[in-house]
Amino acid sequence: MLEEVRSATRASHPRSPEATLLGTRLAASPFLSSEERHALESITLPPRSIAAYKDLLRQCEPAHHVEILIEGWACRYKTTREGHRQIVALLIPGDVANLDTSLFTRSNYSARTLTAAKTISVARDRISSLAEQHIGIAKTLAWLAMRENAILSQWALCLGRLSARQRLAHLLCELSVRLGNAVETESRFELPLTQEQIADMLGLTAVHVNRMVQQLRAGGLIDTHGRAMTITDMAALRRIGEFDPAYLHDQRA
Amino acid sequence: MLEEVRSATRASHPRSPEATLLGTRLAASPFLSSEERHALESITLPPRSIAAYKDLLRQCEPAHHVEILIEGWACRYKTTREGHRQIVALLIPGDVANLDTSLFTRSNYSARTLTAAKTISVARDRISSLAEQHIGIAKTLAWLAMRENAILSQWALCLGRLSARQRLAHLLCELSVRLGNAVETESRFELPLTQEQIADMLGLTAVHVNRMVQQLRAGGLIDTHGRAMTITDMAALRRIGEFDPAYLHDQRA
DNA sequence: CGGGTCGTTGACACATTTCAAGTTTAGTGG
DNA sequence: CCACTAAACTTGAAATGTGTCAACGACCCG
Repeated sequence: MLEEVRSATRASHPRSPEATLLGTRLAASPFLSSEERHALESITLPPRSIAAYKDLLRQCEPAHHVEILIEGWACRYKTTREGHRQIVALLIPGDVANLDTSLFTRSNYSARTLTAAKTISVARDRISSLAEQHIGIAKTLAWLAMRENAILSQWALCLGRLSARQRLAHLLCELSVRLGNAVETESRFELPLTQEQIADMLGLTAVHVNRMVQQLRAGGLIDTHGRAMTITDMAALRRIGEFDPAYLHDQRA
Repeated sequence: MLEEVRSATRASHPRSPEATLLGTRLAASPFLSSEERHALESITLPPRSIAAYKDLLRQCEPAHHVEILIEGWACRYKTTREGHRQIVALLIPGDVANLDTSLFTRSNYSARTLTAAKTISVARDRISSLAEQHIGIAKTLAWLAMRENAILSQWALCLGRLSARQRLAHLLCELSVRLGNAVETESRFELPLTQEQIADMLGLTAVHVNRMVQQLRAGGLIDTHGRAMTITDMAALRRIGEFDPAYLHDQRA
């Protein structure tokens, strides 16, 4: 597969290590000195390509590495005994898949790719001991965890108190911002998710997500062609989803 | 009111500062040296009594203090435009109310007491600069945030994929563990929450919570007399709520 | 060309909400 | 200690949002 070949090439000819973490949430930390940035780069392992629908991490299995997504999409999820899945975090390029395993030995969620993806990783022991020596790194871990907290709190509000239509609108708005789209009346991006995966984020059924997508489409709010998602009336979609980007702590929005 | 008097006394005759943070989640951190513990104690402000249903923190207003609950119950919550409330965290004695404002300037939730309560607090600037000097404190912030994350992820699973009955069972099990009750077949604790507040945690209606409480009662799983909650069949309640205490990272459970 | 995944549609079931009483409980003042 | 009030809990009937089941169509990839 093409992905495999490309990563093999990169592994044998590693780029300047400075570039590896670039564009990553870790690197976006306001708390890192350049020395600390270098320390982090130095313990980062080379990129690894992973096919779609592969587990990065399984609930309750000890995790020895912290994985950072640099290409493709992934998610954290949990399942009920009857096999229903709830996605508890959507991971896009730059996101850290299993931040908490830097301090805890085992996670209480699984993580898997949703598309073909590429990750870099850091050994658990090494980031943990690095956080022991560098204040900025420890503070960065706290900062990342608190942002995830803010997103999870917002999801709780959506899951508990918004209608299916509102939840979908909210998710699309969140994605638009997180993918770095400007806050215009129109926004276009690739949405490589099946309606079933969207359902697993919103706590709904694939069938019902389908109906809601059609409803938004019929209302002239969004437009879809294959994986291409266009938000044609951002203001209205935000109003419906009660979306306020403040919780993302993103300057752009 | 009795509470007021007691706190005034304590404020004018401060106890040994070592005792203030005792029993608090902050103090439970495995990352604090005794020096760091003292540093934290030294910046802790004296206890303050607060009546029930008072806001500790309002969404989007800048927070200058990190508040730690030492008596009574409180919650973090968010509301929709139509006024529906979702509680995103239940705070019991020892919990930190607004951890994230130690690094972010404003929170994206409100916090309020659910009963008469007592808090101690730490100035935002002081804990932030303390985290600048002491690795253990920075690491503790990360550790606390990650535990909150684990709880929120679990709540997302409950809100998205469990039935009303399951969610209630799960909440009662979580409370039993968090309140430090042993894991026996029977557990008894004070539950100073109205059914409406429970509904706001579970993303349900007070009326429906009432029906589910009755259902659990009729099934011989729980027993309530006023504020006294008794779980009479813990094993069965755990099975129903699909409760596994691992996500609480609590040694007792 | 064929097979499987994903999207779409319709009819129906059901969990939960809504609305609108009633009853109990707890708190307060006389 | 009782009377009064408001808040909390309880109950029932009807409305509704979302789930379930089952089928069909479109598209992609080998």
